[in-house]
Amino acid sequence: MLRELIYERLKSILSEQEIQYDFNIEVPDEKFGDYSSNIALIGARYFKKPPIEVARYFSEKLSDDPLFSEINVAGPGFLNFKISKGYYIDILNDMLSKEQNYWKPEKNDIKVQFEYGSANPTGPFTVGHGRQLIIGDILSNVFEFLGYDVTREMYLNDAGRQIKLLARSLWVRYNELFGKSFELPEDGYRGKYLIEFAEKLKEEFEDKFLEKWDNETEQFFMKYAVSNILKMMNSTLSKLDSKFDSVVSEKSVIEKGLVEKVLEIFRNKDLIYKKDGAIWLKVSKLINEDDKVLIRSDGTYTYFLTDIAYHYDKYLRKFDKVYDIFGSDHHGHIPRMKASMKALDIPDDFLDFILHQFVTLKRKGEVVKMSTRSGDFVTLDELIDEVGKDATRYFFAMNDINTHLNFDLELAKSKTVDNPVFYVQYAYARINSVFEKAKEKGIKFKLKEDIEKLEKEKELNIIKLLDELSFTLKDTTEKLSPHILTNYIYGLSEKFHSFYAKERILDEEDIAISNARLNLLYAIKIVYEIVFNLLGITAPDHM
RNA sequence: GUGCCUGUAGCUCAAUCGGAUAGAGCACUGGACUCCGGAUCCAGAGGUUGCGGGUUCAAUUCCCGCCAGGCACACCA
Repeated sequence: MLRELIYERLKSILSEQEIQYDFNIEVPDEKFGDYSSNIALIGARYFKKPPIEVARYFSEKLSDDPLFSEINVAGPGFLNFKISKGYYIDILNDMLSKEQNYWKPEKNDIKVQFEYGSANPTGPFTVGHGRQLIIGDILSNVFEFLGYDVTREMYLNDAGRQIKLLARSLWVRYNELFGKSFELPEDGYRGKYLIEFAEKLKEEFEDKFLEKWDNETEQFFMKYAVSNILKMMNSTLSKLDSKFDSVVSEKSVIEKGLVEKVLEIFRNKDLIYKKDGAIWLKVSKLINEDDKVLIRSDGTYTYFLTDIAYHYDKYLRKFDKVYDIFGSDHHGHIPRMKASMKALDIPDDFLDFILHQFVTLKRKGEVVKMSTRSGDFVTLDELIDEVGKDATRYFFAMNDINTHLNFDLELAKSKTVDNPVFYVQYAYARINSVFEKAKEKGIKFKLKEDIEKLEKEKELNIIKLLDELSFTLKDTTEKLSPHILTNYIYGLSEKFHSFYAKERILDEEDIAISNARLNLLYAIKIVYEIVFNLLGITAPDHM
């Protein structure tokens, strides 16, 4: 990786001087060079000299280094590097030898868990869940690619009062089919899926539960509703090509006795008390927030309590790092969860949260209304059916998670250049078609041969960009946002299309240069396959 | 009222943990195939980075104060 090579060289000059500080290597505007560093700007105060002089010092020190074909000092004291052509050829050769492994570091032992898609199993996934699912899925893929031991996990809140409401709502719908009218609970569920479940129930059990509501019936309806909703959720997940390594239910957390355990720890630390018949956690003793109820006066557990127990379990499962991904509407949950972790003597950096902002669907510039209450909201399933898996995934991934996402349905469906998904997939299809054309023309592709013929600015630039994938992946794991990866692949596509338009790849008059460029295309193809795979979108040979 | 996120070209978005003249796409103007996929490419125009201060060699980025939008402030999850 070129960035590292440059970094190491600069670093060693610093240590010769017994000076230490942090500095950057970055890819600047092309006119400045291939890479640049701010080492002299930062270093001015350590060297006690003006930045330009410091920059000259580095530049002289490195003047004999074969890595660079040119080093110059510019602006207020930037150090700009041009990489020797020979290094680019070596790098390309290395990529062609190792293929995907070129970008894949050694496996490490760090156990990372991503929790996302967690929901009450009370209805189908919404569009909002979609963003979360895609963010979690892609980040998991990237961490895994970089050698982490990753667990993708979903938590199901199948024990709370929401499930009771769901059961009662279903029961009401069921009775309606017999012309018996009961009122839906005030916070009940109004989605049409419950009517469909009710119809199935009627077919299977006829009037067995008609006008009969007791504990046994409630249990049955809870189970029936949840299992059917899980079926719906799973079907959506498989349409999305999104898989979990593990699904943990709230019930199982309670059954494992973790709630008791957590309460015991809190009790021993004098962090709980009883008030108004409920059990409270002294959140105010830990952070600057109000105390919260753990056990309601009717004896049932709050979500807060079981979630603490669940996270305690994560700790016991020995994850090194846990990320919870959810919508920004849950951000209020964060400080008290952090506080609870502290109360359980779990290290501060064990748990982190990845919040994403909301999604708005737009059709022809108009906002598509989504409302959970009325039950006519657009489900994730409907979205996938309308725009396809690839567009769904790419669009959810392509914005910074901190910004509100405008999902343009028309754009997502369009098969034109405006649609970024098509743009990047088209580049891939085009590469394949060049290989096919080469065969037709009788130009034989010889792996790793003739690559020293590559010398054009655009060619070497692409090699650099391919090498940069390593940095992009690392950056994605640090910024915890998948849009860095979509931006990368979009940028590579631009570079490729531009190269394709400028330079003829297949030239029967010059077989060697044709083969050299086919090798370059082959490396590009590998990178597309890595990135498409991480994003979870298809790599089409033809479109 | 308090807390979190956002505000960048007409529109949708970038900007590599503070870097050089703030970049792409769409739309607009003008160009490029007898050809490897024109589903593409090249060029032009378009900006007081919401406003006002501060920090420093350097601020879209960090700090403070306003303004606007979104979200949250339950014995819901």
